[in-house]
Amino acid sequence: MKQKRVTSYDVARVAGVSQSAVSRVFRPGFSVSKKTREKVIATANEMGYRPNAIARMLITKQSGMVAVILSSQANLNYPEVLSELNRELALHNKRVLLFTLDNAEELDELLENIWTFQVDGVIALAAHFDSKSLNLFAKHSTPIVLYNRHVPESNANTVCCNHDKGIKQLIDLLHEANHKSYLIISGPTDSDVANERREIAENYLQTLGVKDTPVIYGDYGYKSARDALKKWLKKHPKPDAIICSNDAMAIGVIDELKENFCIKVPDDMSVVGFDGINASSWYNYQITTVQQPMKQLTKAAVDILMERIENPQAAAEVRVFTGSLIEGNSIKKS
Amino acid sequence: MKQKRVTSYDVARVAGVSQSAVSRVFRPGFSVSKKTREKVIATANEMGYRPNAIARMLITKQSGMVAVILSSQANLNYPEVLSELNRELALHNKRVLLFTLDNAEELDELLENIWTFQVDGVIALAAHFDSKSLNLFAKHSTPIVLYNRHVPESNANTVCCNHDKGIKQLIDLLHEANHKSYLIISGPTDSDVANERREIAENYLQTLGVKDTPVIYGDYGYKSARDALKKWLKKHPKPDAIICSNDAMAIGVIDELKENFCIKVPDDMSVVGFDGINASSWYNYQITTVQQPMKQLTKAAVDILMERIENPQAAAEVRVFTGSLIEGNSIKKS
DNA sequence: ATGAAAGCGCTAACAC
DNA sequence: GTGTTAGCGCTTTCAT
Repeated sequence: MKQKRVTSYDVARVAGVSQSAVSRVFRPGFSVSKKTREKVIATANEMGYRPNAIARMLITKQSGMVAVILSSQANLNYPEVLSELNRELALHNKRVLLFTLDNAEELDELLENIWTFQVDGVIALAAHFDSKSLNLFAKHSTPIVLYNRHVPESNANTVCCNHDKGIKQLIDLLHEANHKSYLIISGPTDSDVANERREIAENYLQTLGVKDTPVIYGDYGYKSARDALKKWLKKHPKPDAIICSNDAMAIGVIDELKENFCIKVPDDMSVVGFDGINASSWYNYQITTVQQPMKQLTKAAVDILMERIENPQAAAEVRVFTGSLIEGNSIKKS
Repeated sequence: MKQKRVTSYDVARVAGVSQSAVSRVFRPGFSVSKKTREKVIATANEMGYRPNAIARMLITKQSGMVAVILSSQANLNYPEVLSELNRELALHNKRVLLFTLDNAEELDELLENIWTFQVDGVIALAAHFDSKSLNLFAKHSTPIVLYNRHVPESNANTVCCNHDKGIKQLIDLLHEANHKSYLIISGPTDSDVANERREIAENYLQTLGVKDTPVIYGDYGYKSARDALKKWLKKHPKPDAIICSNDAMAIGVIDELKENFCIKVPDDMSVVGFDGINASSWYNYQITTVQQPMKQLTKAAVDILMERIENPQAAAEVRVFTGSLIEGNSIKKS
């Protein structure tokens, strides 16, 4: 049987008070006499009454929900990010409404959905945002914070890991160990982060006098790195070191070298990764990598978002955090 | 500047039609004349109008949102599950409202939140549900589907992987390979799934004539398994085979054996896992395990939930799916 | 096919 | 401190 929901009017009637009395009891910081409060709470519990958030949203024009946009990609790389965001947002009394975005065509539909749900703000971990889409957020006065995405020609709120510093640290280690020839395994070309990491590596190698470092591409996944590397090594000489856009691919590289080319890391070749995922420190890999300061990033993202919800006209803010270098055992000693 | 949201009245006024005409245009399956529809759509686009889902929810009493309850644990083990659930639910026009539940004390607050948000249904991947909590869902007439949790003394909608069959298959392989002494590394005792897997293994070993198999405990994580195993092996003889409650711990076991005890898997000892996570097939591990039929599970969970939303008084349903045995290379040949 | 009017369950402003 | 009233932006009858 579909029982009708209990409303504040029902409670008011039974408790013998007005509806607004009930409403006040359930809102923090409103003054109600002890007697009324107790009576209301008692009858509410008895009747199983809970305030209807939907009705509240309609009138306060605050949904209490924040959209988090993931690509399934991003989710795979950092499952903890979502938990952390959820935790931080809960501290500010916000709920996470989840959206995924895997290819650019879905973007319009996604945005429609976001406007429709009247979310208080958006945190975007997915790839496909251009400055045109970002303008729409401004137009709909919906605050948005980008997580590890840099969108050129737009001044959006952003938190990100300092890829530049991290990658240079890694390359410095390789360079100091007297490596001469390099191979870069980059993430997919439609990922901003992958492109950024690749470009930093290319340019910095050039600065150090290493010219024309070849680049091959994977999809950030274990298998894609193995396949790309296998294909490459069949036709090209082996490099001294392989720079991978993320740890998952670095692990794939180490396994591929070991299984199909009898090359041991770090004895015969060096490999570096990026991200600092759990598996990077497993005994068989011990990758030298840069760990993203995930908790700082998530906290900053939420903090900025909350500020913008409070104060929408404030100027955009970018917070950059430096990752921590983890010296594993994947670089050959010179 | 905080611009006011455009409402259906605004559009109606500009387009020179009634508010209900606008409403009808934005609802599927309502008959509007072509002329009216075009006029409304045009002015709506021009004005940046989107229907307000909150107002719609209030009157239709359908929020279009489904709560998904995760533990951070579950999220780490199966990051894909959430993406899949989200995808499947989106096909039914439902959005995911995310909740996390890590310890039992948070349950009450969580439930308050769920009632408040008037979600259409709930999918629970987290551990701490007892039959008392489940009754609350019935009382609030909120359909709930449990994912891989069996709650005794309650007939809740459930989808789960056939742990029984899977674990017996794994143990059969070990037994046929002439292993005599076993060690079980179980997940935490407050996890239903961990307890179930442990009991199945204990009982089945007994059936096969293997008595008093010792059990040690981890938290499903890599490090916890290493620590527990190290402590155990210092004081006890080494078993022929180690049965792990999940792949992450199996990986930890393999690494611990290799690094600190010079025991190679599968040459010197056998290890089996459960879940079929990506890393279980990496070259250094190649664990013999059972892969959970994740896509089937998520689809079934969503299907059942949608049926219950349509038809709340239908009887509870349990769908059990058999995982697929993956024969890796972690069992010593006899 | 279209419009007028009622009302979903709450909050907010006001009077007492 | 408490009750009254007027909406929030829609959907849903019910006339026309």
